[in-house]
Amino acid sequence: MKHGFSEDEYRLEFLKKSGFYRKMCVKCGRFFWTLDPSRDNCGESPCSPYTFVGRRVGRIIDELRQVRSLFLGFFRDRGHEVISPYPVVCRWRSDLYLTDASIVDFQPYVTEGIIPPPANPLVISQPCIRLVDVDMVGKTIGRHLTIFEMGGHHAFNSEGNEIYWKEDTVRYGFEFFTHEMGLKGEDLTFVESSWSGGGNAGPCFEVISHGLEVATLVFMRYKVHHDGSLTELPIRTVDTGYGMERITWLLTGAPTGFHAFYGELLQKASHVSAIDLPPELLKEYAIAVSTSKNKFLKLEEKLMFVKRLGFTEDFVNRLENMENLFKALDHVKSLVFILSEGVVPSNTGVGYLARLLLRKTARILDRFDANSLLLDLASWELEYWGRDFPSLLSLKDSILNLIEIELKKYRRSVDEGVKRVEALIKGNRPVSVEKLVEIYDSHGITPEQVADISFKKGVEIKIPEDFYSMIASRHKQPKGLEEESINLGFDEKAFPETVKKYYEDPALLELEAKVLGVFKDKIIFDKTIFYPEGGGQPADNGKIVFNGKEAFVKDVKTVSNRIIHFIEGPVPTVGSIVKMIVDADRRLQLRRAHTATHIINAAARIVLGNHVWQAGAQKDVIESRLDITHPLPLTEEEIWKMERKANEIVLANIDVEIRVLPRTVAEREYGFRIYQGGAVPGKELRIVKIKGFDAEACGGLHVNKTGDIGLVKIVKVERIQDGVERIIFRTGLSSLDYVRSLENQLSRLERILEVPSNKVPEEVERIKTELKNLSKKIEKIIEGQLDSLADQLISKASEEAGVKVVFHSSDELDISKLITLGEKASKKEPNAVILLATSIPTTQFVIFAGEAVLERGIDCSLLAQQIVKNLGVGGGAGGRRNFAKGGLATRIDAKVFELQALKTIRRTLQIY
RNA sequence: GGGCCGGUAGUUCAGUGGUAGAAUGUCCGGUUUGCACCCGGAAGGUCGAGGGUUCGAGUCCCUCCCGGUCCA
Repeated sequence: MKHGFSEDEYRLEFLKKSGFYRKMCVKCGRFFWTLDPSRDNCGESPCSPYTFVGRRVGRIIDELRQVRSLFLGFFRDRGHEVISPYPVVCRWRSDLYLTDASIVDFQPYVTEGIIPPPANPLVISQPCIRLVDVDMVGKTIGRHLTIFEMGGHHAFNSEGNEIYWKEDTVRYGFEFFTHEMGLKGEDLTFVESSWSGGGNAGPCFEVISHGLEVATLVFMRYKVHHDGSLTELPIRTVDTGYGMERITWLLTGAPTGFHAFYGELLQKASHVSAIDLPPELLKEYAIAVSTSKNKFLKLEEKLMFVKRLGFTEDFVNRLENMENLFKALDHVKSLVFILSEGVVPSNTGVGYLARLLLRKTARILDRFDANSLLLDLASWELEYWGRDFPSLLSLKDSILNLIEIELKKYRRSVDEGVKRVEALIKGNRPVSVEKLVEIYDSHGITPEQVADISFKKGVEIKIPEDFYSMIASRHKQPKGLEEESINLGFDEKAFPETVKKYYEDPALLELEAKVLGVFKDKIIFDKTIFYPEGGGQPADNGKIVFNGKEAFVKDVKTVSNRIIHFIEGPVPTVGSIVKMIVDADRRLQLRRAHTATHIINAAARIVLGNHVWQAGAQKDVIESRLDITHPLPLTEEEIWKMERKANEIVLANIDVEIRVLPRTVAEREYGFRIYQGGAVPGKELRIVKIKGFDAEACGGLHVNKTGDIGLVKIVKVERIQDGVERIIFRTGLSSLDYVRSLENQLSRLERILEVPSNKVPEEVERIKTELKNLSKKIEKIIEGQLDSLADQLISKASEEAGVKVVFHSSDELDISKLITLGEKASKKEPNAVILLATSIPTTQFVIFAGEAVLERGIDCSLLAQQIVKNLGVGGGAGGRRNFAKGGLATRIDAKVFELQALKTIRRTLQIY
């Protein structure tokens, strides 16, 4: 959604004083600011071509890391604190899977004023992943990437705490590009624009140089409502994004972005496909791409382009190969970053994004016939980027292992698809568009792959131009409304933040507190020992006592650091003192469950490997669960090992240490593993540590020593997604209850089976086999009896018009037995019509006709229908010529049925 | 989280509302002893689960479970 802002928003003192002119682009019509009075366009591609390719503009730079460090240094020198990058998987947000901008690190808690920023102002170089332009990657030779670093300097302004706003932001930007990056002021334009995203909006400037947009300076100051209207935010955020990769490309003057920021990695990867294209071709190509309307050249346009420059058609392929290699490099980089944060490829959620990237790359490499190189590529990228992001290196083996497993799944999926396609094109039939859609949407085989497979079989396939937009339209759906926030019915911020006494001593179960506010059943106190729902730990229950009265505390929630108590019963008056009493058993079980969650997580890491991360957790009094990432279903042995390891940690009776540490200290000491429950923003982190096994940033309540947990019993394991295993467990007395109930069941089995418990499985097996054998035996016997019954029936059959008529009615034989009987009889006596009936549960019958009778033209199906019709009590019948089945709507007397049915048969036989 | 495809013999799959099938593997017998041997026979099924419609459901409808896949 674009909002138009008034031009006053962009009229800055700094721009005017520095001699900038405000002009309108003759090509795109946007307004921009420039120092060059003769400039008539905004300077951005495609209005203006890239003018940096093949020559250096500005400071001598060779690598991405130099740009990053100069950027951070420039803003550190101007009072900004340097913040370490956040994870690329933004688990702290439910509306987003991946960190796609530096500001995402601070939304919503900081930008909405719920917690203070880690520093103000601050600067960060944040790896960001965006999949919206995934199909543009490569074709735009470096302008679009799925993963890039966004340099952001941010300031959070509020009433009485003004840091800086538009003037300083634009000045910083200008000074950074001119002084630090050495660009000429005339080569910079500031284009007026607007930005909106994540429910916020504001005016912005795009900073353009030599055809390339290198930064966006956003002034986030509005909240966007559902109806599209805007209101002012209490916190105005300077949200800037400097494209580290683009700046590197600009300053190196490399022929493509990938030449600039993938450096030696590109050389290595060129083993996959030669990319040694003539420099003059590449330079012209960059200009052609930058001025094309679509931001890239289509196949026909490429052909025209190489012809125009006097190259052979073969160069079109070489350009396409180069672009595909770029794509592979970019996608694998995204993939290893995502996998390094505990994401396991999956069919849903963020895991699917990893699968998507891997499969897109695998398909490219398939076409290069170099699929085995995906692992090499991943390994090289880990080494290359690991120099700047060491956590990649430490997880290298784990990441490669995940990729290997996922490649196998991809292979299997393709093999299945090949079979399906081959079945489809049997007999040289063309494949319909609907089938192409189905085979991609339901089986993951792209139309390109279908075309390749059928080409080998000599069948040509036409792929519609708009294929992928057809897929998109199949998936179009209205977006769900955002999650509702708790509507308290009063302004909680009018009260001071509640003092959290439960952190001081989780064993403190009684406390006196002062009532600050009462709103129907909701109460705010000055301090509390009631733990509010959070971090997968449910709220405490308990009661408050006052004036000889008692009220039940049924729920506790935290809103902007104020803790709201939901009460059932009489309410105290404002200003009075009440006595809080927490339900002790519940509290203790929740503490046990919470610490046990950390322990099982650690045990899983030890047993399964370092790729294991918590994917979710919910504690409860009886049963709790922990979801972990793991690519394959857990085996029984792995479960036993984890359970055993967890209990070893419990029995070691280790102190559970809780310390509040500055974020950077915590991260340095324990790494990003502390964010198991999602990243926690804020300057300081509460670290829960079980020495030697686990340390996590966690706001929950824990036992003092691991031994306090008692038995950790894994009760059930289930796969909730491909790539996520759910471990359901019990602790403390709940474990005992569980074991007790198992024993009860077992002893009941002992009594029923009359064998000792250790013989129960064998006994059950024996009974099952015996039962099966017996059933078979009975079947055999019945079979034999039916055989002789058939003989008997034939021998005493009546005759009508030269055809034997067999009738038998039995309530002992069900309909399927009658069918067997009829089949036997009609084989034994080809010149017979056989009518068999039962009246259980209603009157049902079958008719068979032997070979000889069929020759006369008898149709059992019609005959059966006639019988039903003549009886006139409702029902139906049908079947084939030699066999039919029928039934009546009710049960009628067997004798009546016999008379009526045989009458119909005789009449029919007389006609034929 | 949503859409789509699927779940039938150990395995791979076929199966217009009307008697559950093929291929392969297994077992037995014969034949043969040089590479997917061959011939004959047998065993092997809660048709994912539960409801519903129907005289009758593997098949149609609903709910759920499981797998695959595409998209958020």
